[in-house]
Amino acid sequence: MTKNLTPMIQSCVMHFGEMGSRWGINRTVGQMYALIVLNKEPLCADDIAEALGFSRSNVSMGIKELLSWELIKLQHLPGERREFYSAPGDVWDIAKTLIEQRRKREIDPTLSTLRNLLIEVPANTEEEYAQQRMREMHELIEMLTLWTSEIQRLDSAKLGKLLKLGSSIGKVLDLKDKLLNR
Amino acid sequence: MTKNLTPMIQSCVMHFGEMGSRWGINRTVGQMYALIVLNKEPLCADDIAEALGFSRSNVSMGIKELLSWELIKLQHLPGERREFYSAPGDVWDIAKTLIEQRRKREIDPTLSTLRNLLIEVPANTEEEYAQQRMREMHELIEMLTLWTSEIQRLDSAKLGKLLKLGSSIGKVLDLKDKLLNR
DNA sequence: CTGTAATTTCAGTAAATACTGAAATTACAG
DNA sequence: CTGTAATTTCAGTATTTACTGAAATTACAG
Repeated sequence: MTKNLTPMIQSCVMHFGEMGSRWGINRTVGQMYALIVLNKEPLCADDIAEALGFSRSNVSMGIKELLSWELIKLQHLPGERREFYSAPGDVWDIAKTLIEQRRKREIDPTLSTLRNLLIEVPANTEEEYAQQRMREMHELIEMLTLWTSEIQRLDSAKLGKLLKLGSSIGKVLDLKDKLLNR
Repeated sequence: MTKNLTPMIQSCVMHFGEMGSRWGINRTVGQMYALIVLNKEPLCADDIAEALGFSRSNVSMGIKELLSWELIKLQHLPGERREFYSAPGDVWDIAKTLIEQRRKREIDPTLSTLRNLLIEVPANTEEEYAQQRMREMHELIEMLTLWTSEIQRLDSAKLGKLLKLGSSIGKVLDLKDKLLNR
């Protein structure tokens, strides 16, 4: 059973579990991650199992998944035999990892599938039309990916400045528009 | 569409079904949408059921979902009693709708949850730390949303120009950097 | 090595989600 | 209206996905 979680942290953990499950991430893994992120000190598997009331083996599988996404890192605490896990201290690093992993797992295979279908010779008018849409999709995804990768290059400090820009952020893009309209 | 799917279209439909299911969208709904997008002419429910081998009722539910996401629109064809459905002709319109709907369904509730937790008074050091992370998350999400909404304002034509910019797209952001470093 | 604590694996089960067919409802031509 | 085609609903079932406990494996202190 859940032990030791304050209502505040509980709420946040539950919310991210819920959101995770809408994004193809197992609810319990989402909860585990929120817990780790919200905790200053690294947690061990038993801490997580106890705090969330999951079986030890479920936690083990969740950790394995989070490690495979590179969202947490393993560390050993002095004088502790057990393994501890923690999330990056900077939320922007977390977001960048998420974006990067999603790209590798979903975007790249999609682009590859589309490319393979685009080199085929259309057999009829319908395939010609379908290919045209695929071409547009491919271009769009490629472009959005390019943009995203540029933004990912920003470090937290730069991002902080951007943040301060606030609602005037549109100006950056207006500027770009001017660039485009030359 | 009373005939079978060509391998090309079949592959694309299957791929997007697969991808959809990774993004919290039911596989069959993903397939249905790919089919509609790739087809020049609007399709009726029976077309879809036949092309994909789903039950008529499953198609009905899928259509309901796609309509609720505003990803397809209903239309009547002259001399046809049945209802037909089609996707926007412009893939960027589709992407914008997806982004917008995701924002409404997931981002906004998340921001709201975070805000509610942030106005609470932290009960101890741990909650203080947790709130700090929540604050950072809130700021980051808000900023990314702002950026996204600016980009969403672009129409297809502008996007086309951006596309032509290709890999030199980084320059737009370099420019922004200069702006920030003043 | 040996013994024990920590972790992982995995077969079985529980839970959630998706899908179907039959029945109900709605839409509309005559 | 009436009859029929089209669509939706929904209870039941199938499928997929998640979770657990027991057993196996690994890690390491002594």
